[in-house]
Amino acid sequence: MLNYSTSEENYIKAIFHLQRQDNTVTTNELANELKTKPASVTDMMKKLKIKKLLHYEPYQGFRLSIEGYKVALGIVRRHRLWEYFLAEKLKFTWDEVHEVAEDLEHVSNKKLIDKLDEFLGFPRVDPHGDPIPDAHGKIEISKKICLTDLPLNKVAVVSGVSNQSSEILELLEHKKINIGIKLEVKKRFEFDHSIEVRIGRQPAFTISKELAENIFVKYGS
Amino acid sequence: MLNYSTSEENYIKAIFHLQRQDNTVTTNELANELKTKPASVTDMMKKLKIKKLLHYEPYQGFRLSIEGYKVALGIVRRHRLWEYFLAEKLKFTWDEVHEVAEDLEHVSNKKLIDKLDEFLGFPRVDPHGDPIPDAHGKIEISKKICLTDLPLNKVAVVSGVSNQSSEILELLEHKKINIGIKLEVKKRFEFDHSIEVRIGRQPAFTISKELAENIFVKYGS
DNA sequence: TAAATATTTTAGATTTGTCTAAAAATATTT
DNA sequence: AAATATTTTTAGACAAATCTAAAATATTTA
Repeated sequence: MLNYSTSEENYIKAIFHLQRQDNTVTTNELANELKTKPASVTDMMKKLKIKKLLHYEPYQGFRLSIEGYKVALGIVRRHRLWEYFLAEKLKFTWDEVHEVAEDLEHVSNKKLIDKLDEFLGFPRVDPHGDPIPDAHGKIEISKKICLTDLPLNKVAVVSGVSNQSSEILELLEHKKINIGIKLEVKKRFEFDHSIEVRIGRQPAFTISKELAENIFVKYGS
Repeated sequence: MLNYSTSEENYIKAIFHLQRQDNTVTTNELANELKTKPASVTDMMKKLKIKKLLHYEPYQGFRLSIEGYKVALGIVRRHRLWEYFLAEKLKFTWDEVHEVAEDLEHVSNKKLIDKLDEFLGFPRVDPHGDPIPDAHGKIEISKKICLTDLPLNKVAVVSGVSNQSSEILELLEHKKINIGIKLEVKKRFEFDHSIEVRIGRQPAFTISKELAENIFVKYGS
C-alpha cells in the first residue's frame, strides 16, 4: 500500500463518509465537508483519479474505487483506534477524541497501528460506537437503529439523537445518557411503551417512549 | 505558543541537538543532519529568523533564541514521551522507537501530551536514557558519561549506546545490560583495559574495553 | 423549452518547501 | 598577500495544495 499525503487522506476519508448516505458524492458536498473551495476539490479529484483511487468523470460526481475504499478503511482504522486509546487510556471524553484523532490518524506506520490495536485488546468499536476495521481491512457492519427497536439484553452504543433541542439534551444530561455510552434494554412495557434501560452495571431506569424514539444506537451487525 | 510546520519543527530540533556539541551551528552541518541541501537551509534560516526563533547573520552560523529553545524543548518533550510510550506500552524495542516518534512528535496538542505524560506516570527519562522535559519545559541536566570514565563503586544508570549495530545489541542482550539498568564498576584491569561490572547484587562480570567505550551511563546529577 | 439559476471546471495566481547552478563571501594555502 | 578552495547565499525553477474570478455545463422553473 502506497503512502498518501495528509491532504489526500482527508479527501479520501471525507468521500468515504459521504458515500454512506449518498452513493455518489458531489463537488460542493465535499467542499462543504472539508471547508475548502469547489475548485480545490476538482483539482484533488483529478489527482486521485490518476492514482486510481476513485471513479470520476467531469460534472458527474465521484465515488471511491476498490483501491480507494481500501485506503479509506486504513485511515478509518487508525482514526478509530486512536479515538479508543484517547478515551480509554488517556481519559478524554467522547466528544473530545475526534479532533485529536484527526491529527494522529495521519501517522501511517503499520507496525505502530497493529501494536496499538493489540495493546488496546483489539477493540471492535470506537467511543462513538463506530466499528474499527481490523488489520486486514475487515469491518463489522453495524446497524444504526432506534432505541425502540433494540432487541432485549443486547449491548449497544448510543450514537446520536435525532432531535437536538435543549429540552432533550437537558433530559439526556440528567439521565446520564451520553453519546458513546453502552446500554441495553432490559424490559418493555406495553401500557405506555416506556422501556427499562441499564447502563453498565448501574441500576436500571425507565425512559419514556418519546425519548426512546429520539435515541439512536449502534449494535453489532 | 504558536504552531510550527513539520518542516520548521525538524529544523528547530536539529539545531537544538547540534548546538549541544558546538555552540554555533553551520549551514552545512544542518544540511547534512537533515539530509537536505545548503540552499534549503539558508531559506529556512531566513524564515526562522523572521519568526525570532534564532539568531542568524549571513555567513555567521546560527543558534536558537530563548524562544526557539522553548519551542525545541516542546518538540523534544513530545518525542521522548512517545518513545517512552512505544517502548513501555507497545513493546517496541528501544532501538525501534526513535523512527516512529519522529512522526508522532509533530502532533502538537498540549492536552494530548500532558495526558499522555500523566498516563505514563510522568517518566523522567526516555528509553535511551535522555531526560524528558516536563510540562513547563523544565529538563533535568544529567551528566552522560562513558562507562570507561565512571568512578569505581558509584552506581549509575545505563542511558544509551553510541553504536547501534545488531552485533553490539546481541552482546548487550546476552550480558543483560539494558537501558535503564543500574550498575557499578568494581575494578579496572590495566592489561587490556577490561572492566569488572556489577548489576545490583548479582555476581560481577567482565566486559571488554571495546564494549565499555560504547556504553553511556547517567550518574549523579 | 428557453431563460434563469446553480454547480462544476478551468485559468492563472499564491504559499511553502524544496532543488540546481551560479555568484558572493570566507577560509586556507602557498 | 595572492591564489585557491570551501562554504554560504542568491536567483530562478518546480511541485503540492490552495485560492479567486471567469467560463462551461447542468438543473430548475416559468
